Amino acid sequence: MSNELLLLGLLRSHQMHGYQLSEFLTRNLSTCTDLKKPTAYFLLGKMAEQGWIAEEQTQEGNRPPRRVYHLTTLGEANFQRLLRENLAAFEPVTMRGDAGLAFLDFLPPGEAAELLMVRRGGLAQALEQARSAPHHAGSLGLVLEHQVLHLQAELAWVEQVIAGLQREASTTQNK
Amino acid sequence: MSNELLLLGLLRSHQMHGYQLSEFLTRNLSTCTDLKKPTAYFLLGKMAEQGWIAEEQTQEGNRPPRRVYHLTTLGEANFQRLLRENLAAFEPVTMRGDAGLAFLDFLPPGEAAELLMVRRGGLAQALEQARSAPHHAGSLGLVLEHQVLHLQAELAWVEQVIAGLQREASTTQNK
DNA sequence: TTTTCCATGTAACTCGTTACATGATTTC
DNA sequence: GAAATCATGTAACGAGTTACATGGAAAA
Repeated sequence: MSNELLLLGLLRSHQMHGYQLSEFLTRNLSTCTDLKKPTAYFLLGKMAEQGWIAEEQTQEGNRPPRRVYHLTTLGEANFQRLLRENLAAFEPVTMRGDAGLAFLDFLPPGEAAELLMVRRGGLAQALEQARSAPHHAGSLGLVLEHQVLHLQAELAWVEQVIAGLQREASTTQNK
Repeated sequence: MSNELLLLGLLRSHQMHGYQLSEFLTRNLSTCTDLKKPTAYFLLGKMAEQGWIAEEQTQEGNRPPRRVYHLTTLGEANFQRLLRENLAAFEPVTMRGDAGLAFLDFLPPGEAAELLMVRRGGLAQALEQARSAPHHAGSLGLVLEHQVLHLQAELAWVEQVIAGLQREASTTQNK
């Protein structure tokens, strides 16, 4: 449902076509969703069928015609509902990356530390990217802020775990 | 793949049957995965077919026979591979809850604050639960520690957003 | 005695992905 | 002239869920 919410929310401000919506989501809201183009087209088709959004075909030159969507009254009502549902609910996040962490002590601490340093690299890069992302005004900016905060915390955490492993590795001398 | 890793990792310490594995995962590792019983059975069957694990049937009285699984050499090799892959990779987390945050300013600040206070309730409860969970030794404990840290950060973040909204609501006098 | 727990599994379904197909336009 | 971008979509597949079915044992 959060994918529908995102599409409706974006369409509420500016009418757009599928390609635009999909681009915008992967560019600026990849932290909330990772829906791909075919999924976006599918959802738009479904919501159009349900009467939540309406399309208007436009064409430029010989290019493929664009289906530009805008919210209907029904769509607006559903947007309001989905927004309230989403805000009130606490959706626990699933950390697939913690699966490995659970078995960290099956590896010699030195090697575990090295592997986590690779992870730290990816994490640092993601943080860098989030920090240098264009600032959006209003609540879109809030999402980015949240992401930066979260990545900072994650980075600090991984580094702490690495430090602990390195201490362990040096005391047991079996690096 | 992280589900396979979890199952293999647990089987590596103690041989278990599907029901046990599924229970353990939802009880103690719900933060890394939310796989359900049918999925667990399915994955176990698949891994058995691939020769990663082997089963031994046991029976107690008239109860349904248990399929108790243990790692094979091939399974051990794959566990090692999956563990290293998981530790080295940074898997970004998807925050479906941020979808609503992106459109926070479409709502009057007072109402937005109230909705988020409901969310805060669920969050606080989850934190409480994580804090009072039984302490597991070793790296299983690490996962729990991570979860507590994460939930604390989330709680602080939501409270900060709520505070901002309340300030806004009181200055614009349209609560 | 009714509910909960133990223990397994199947079938239908949902959501979303990847890969594929098309074709014009812009950029290098 | 080749590659990337714009713009749409279909088809096949995959992972995981929900609902259903079974039946004994333990607890309330």
